[in-house]
Amino acid sequence: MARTAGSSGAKTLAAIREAGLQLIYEHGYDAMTLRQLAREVGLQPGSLYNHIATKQELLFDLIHNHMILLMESVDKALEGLADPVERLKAFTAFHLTYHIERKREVFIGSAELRSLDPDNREIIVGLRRDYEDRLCAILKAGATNGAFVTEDVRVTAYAILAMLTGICTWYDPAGRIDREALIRIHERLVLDGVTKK
Amino acid sequence: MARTAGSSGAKTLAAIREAGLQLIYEHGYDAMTLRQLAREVGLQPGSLYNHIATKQELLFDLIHNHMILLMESVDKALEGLADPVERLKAFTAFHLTYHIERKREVFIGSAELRSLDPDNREIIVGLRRDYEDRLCAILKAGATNGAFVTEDVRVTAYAILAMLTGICTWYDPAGRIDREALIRIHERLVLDGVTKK
DNA sequence: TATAAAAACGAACATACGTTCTTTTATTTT
DNA sequence: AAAATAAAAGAACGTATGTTCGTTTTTATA
Repeated sequence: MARTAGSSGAKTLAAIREAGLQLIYEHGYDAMTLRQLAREVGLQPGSLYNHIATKQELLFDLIHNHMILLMESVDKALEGLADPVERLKAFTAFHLTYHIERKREVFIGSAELRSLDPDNREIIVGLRRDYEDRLCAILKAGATNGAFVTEDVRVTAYAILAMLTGICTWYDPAGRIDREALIRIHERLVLDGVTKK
Repeated sequence: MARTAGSSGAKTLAAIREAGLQLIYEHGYDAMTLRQLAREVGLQPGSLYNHIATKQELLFDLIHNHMILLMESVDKALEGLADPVERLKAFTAFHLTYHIERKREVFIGSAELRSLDPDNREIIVGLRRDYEDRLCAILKAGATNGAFVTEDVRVTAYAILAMLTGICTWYDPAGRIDREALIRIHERLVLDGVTKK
């Protein structure tokens, strides 16, 4: 056998990306085998190399695509909003929604940072920094504004991001909590904590 | 050569545990090689098996020890406190302190859950559940008490835990923020959010 | 329609892995 | 002091890994 009928480069690459995403999400980059990946896609291991250069490049590709989309999406979500409180609410809702919808990409983007080659890692870390800066800017504007109190903007931003990102490790869309409730709960926590006012 | 002068089982096992902790923290369980580990300890790979049964058992051992210590410590930290607000403050301070001091154990305890064999994983997941329940109980008492407002106790607990645990991925004890400031900032965030009162 | 390129197979490579086993030396027990 | 045990070395085993290469067949180009 050789080239199979109906095979096309674009379709196969998309299938490799999807299967790679799922396998890395489930087992981790190191634990995922190219033979596993090939089997999932319906190829021989060697045939993967008609579409990817190396295993490492596939990982970087997945994470990089995700980061680019994340940045485009957050900017779109904040567009046109001026008030820091409104912007913080919009950021919270966006972040949660994105992290629920792209659970696997988000998880890999954090957990597999250390599996990236130094050069690749640097690029991703830069993009992550850009994203953090969006939240820092909102908090800073709110502090200037008098709406927020933040002893340290960066620490607060990390704390909020950690809280919002945490959900993607356990949230089950088919579970007890619907998305609206989740957003409501987190908006309240970010703005007012647990204390009754 | 064979048995080296001054070698003792207890000391070598401790060295294996410490090196294993560090290597798994740095590279992950799958990426860590027993040859790497042996080199770090100053042994031949095969000699590791005088002290550990398998690589998997070493991982479980590290995580299990950590979880046992965590449970003992949290109960000690909350001992004698009755008021939910006081208990929540104490929990926050304890959790942060522990996660700063045992950064590596904590990280492995979460990140390498999936590297555990099913039986081992079940044991650890049970202990994690016990820990989460401590926070849930505090939130529930505060809700009954009228001190807290929580639409969903479990979701709120997860959100708080995610926030507090997040710091162990970036906190640098030698950095800009000292431990007291960190605790202060997080206590405020948990209780009151970012809004100025 | 002939030719070039793309996409697959199938076999193989060098290397690295977790683990086992035998042997040797040091320590502990009798 | 002799015997038993513990802790190490060193070699090896079977297996799995990422990747390369030559070949074959299908699709796209001229």
